[in-house]
Amino acid sequence: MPELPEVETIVRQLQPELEGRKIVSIEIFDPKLETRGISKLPGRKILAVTRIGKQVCLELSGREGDNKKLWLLFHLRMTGRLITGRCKTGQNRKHLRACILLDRGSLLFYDMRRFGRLLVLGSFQEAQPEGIDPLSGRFTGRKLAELTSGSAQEIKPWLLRQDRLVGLGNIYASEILFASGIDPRRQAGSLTTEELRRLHRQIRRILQLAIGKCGTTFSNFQDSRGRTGSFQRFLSVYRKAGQPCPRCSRPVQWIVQQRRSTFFCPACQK
DNA sequence: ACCCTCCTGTCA
DNA sequence: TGACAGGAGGGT
Repeated sequence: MPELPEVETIVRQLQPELEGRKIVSIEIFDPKLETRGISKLPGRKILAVTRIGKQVCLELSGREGDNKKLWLLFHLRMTGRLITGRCKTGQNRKHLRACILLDRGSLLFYDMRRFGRLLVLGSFQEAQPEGIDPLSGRFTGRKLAELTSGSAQEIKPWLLRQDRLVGLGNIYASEILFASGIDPRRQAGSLTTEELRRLHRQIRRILQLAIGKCGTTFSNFQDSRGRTGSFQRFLSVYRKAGQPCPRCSRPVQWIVQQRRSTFFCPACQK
């Protein structure tokens, strides 16, 4: 499910449940998952749960005989979910890829499409992405201008790449461009100072708004422990092809850019 | 800067 | 049956 607001939501929910807990053992059910380093996890305490870009990061204490801290990262990709509960058996293991048994309860990693990853790192530095987090102080209007400068790439696909800004995905890229009044097909480097100012402001505004609503949830099923966002009720254009634009009432248009859907209003977005 | 692919599921 | 799905890494 996750773009930045969804991952932030997951992290906030996991914090009170995981911080202070101790890892007892870890079981991997998907042979495709990276298992390097997982033998070093048992016996460590979860010191903090944080978001790094679109990844969920568990900061782990040292353990007996090994004083060095570790960082356990989950990248949820398209369908990954992290849920606390009890480790399942038999039929209930459908889509369950890993189970981390804690001193109280378990952390379950589900992932229907199996694109998700988990990673054990030995330094905080390694966990840092190259892109800037758009909610951090490092992300200024000037920085956005710097990053887009000279780029011939269309602005919507540009927003999706993670090597400059981390955290935006397909939903929020469309929503942000609508809120900014910018046509998704515009070349990133062609945006005026005024347009960049609007884009910068709307990136932060839409992400904050979505976090306030606990993100967007499209799945029809939700479990009691899992997250249920409500931002889908506030979407202006995403997956609203043919429906009236909330500003001008003309139909929302659906196009494909680099094999990914984009939704926008040709009248409001120039 | 683009295309494909990695997976599994749902919907028209 | 084919298109599409909240992502991104690898190859060209």
